[in-house]
Amino acid sequence: MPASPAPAYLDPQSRLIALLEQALRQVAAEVATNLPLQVELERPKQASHGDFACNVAMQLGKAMKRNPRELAQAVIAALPASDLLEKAEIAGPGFINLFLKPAAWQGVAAEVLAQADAYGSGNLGRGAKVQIEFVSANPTGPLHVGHGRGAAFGASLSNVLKMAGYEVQREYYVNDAGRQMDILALSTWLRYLALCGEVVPFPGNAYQGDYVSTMADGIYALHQDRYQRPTAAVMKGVAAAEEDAEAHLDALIANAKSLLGPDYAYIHGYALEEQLGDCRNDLTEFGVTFDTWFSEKTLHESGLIDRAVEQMKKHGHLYQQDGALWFRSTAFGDEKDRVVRRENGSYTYFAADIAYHINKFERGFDRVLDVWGADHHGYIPRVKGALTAAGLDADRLTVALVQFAVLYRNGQKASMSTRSGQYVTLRELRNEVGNDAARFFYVLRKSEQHLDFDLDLAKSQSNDNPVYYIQYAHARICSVLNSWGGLERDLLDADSGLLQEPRELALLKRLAEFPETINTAARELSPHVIAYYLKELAADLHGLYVACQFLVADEALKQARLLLIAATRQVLNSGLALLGVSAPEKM
RNA sequence: GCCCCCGUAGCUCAGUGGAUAGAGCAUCCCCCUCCUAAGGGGAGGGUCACACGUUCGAUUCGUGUCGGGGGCACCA
Repeated sequence: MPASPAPAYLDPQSRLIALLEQALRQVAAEVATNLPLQVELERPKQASHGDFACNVAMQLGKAMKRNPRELAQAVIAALPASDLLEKAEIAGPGFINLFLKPAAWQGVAAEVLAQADAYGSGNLGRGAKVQIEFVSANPTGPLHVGHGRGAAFGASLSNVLKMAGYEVQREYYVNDAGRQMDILALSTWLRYLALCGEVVPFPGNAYQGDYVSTMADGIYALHQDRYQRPTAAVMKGVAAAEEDAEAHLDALIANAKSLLGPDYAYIHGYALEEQLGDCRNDLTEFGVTFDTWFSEKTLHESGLIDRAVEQMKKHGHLYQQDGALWFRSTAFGDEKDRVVRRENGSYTYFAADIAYHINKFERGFDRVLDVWGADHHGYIPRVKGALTAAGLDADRLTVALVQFAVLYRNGQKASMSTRSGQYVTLRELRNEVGNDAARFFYVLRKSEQHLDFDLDLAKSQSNDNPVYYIQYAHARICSVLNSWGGLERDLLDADSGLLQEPRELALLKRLAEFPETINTAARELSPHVIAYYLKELAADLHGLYVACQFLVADEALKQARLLLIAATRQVLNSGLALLGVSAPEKM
């Protein structure tokens, strides 16, 4: 059957803007001006200033050299009749304060239920394809709590962008080709050799974590001493670690490669698979998933790096010096030039990253978003410079920086020493505070703000804990709806005109704010906006809960109130889902 | 030295070119005969680090100073 076209629902704010623009055109015609007539509304902090305030008269007053209050009066006089508006008044230096009739808000509850999960979706993105790359930790060991913040931020932001009308692709860049991976392979092999009975010293700057020994155990169990080589050969020509620890490590890696031959790839691959698999499981348990895992190795193997370098060379931005190939990044605002190909002929990480970003652009994304730890901020000018040097529009790349998270326990900073592998892992954090609290606390702060992560608070099952506060609101609604026992869809016909109490109206207004909240979060790349919105929504619900009974004898009023809280449950559910936090029905 | 982030209530943090700057915690007072008190109501608490500038209007923008954190590799 043909779907009858639903009456186009327009939120009160959009309708109001249309009214004001209409009035403004009329006023502008009277004074023969062609000033830009964009109307923006703000929500006043004070209820006595109305539901919305408009400062257009003050802006125009300045440009037209007319008294803002007079202009405001003219705009108000020109406002078309509407069932929306209770009154409009001039205030202060020329604000137009707008007071809406309850009817303007009452419709929102049914709208929420009708749209269900789609409520809040917007068209800010206009279907633009955006790629978001995040986490991208080296697969050389377990993820730590710093990665966790990037993971929670990136995942929540992806959800927000999708809801705001972007086509989102999530990607993890796997650094499977660099020296760090060689060090991991070497570390694993050395532990393995010990299992084979070789007495070989384990360098202090190799990977110390227990997981390395675990991998060695695994390889030994599968292949016994197949990869054993004599200690003397392993140590042959290797200078003492005391002289140059890094050179010591590199010499060991070189020996491992030559002694193992094709078997080196097996050790390397085993370690990579184990660590990447562990990382993937960890993230999946955390509710963080990716569409693509992009291998750095493939950049080398497919010749993409050679091509990228050629591309930059063609544009004349590379030069040879001291046996290395340099990118003149200072021409693009970087503080010094950067090496692209080392004296020994190998490419730097930077070269791979240039190729990677060129590749991202060539894959047809309208916008490319990188989520990096704040310690990488100095890296931005050179990557953008490289893209420009390759003839691409670097403005399509946005880098979102995420600051560090510091754990606190009993009011004390929890130790997070990176040395000797003693850092707190994401998995430990999740086990301690739970996924919900971890996801929520990670995005509770602006990403560019340092995060003090209070473990005791995150764990506490009390009203101090914002996660429980919000989830409790959801559970309370579920409890009421269960007691009622009816079907939610029957509430769509409820008479929302009966919702007149101040707290009911406050909640309705809050529900109406959800779409613009999503827009703001998407525009500002700030999922924390969602977290704050949910706290306020939950507060409105709790306030109403204490103030009035839902399951009242008056059937019509009961239906109306149940409609309101059912809509609230929907928005709580949608909002929590954006943040990757569960919405329990019972607590 | 140069660059980036931050400085808002006792604490942790939101916020904004506008009208009396907010929330939670902590402190004090109050509210369950009732759908979950993991809740609600109220009180106190501020030179929005400081100075100067732009503006009709600055906590917000700009410059400088002072504090806190981070980054400045032929590492990734």
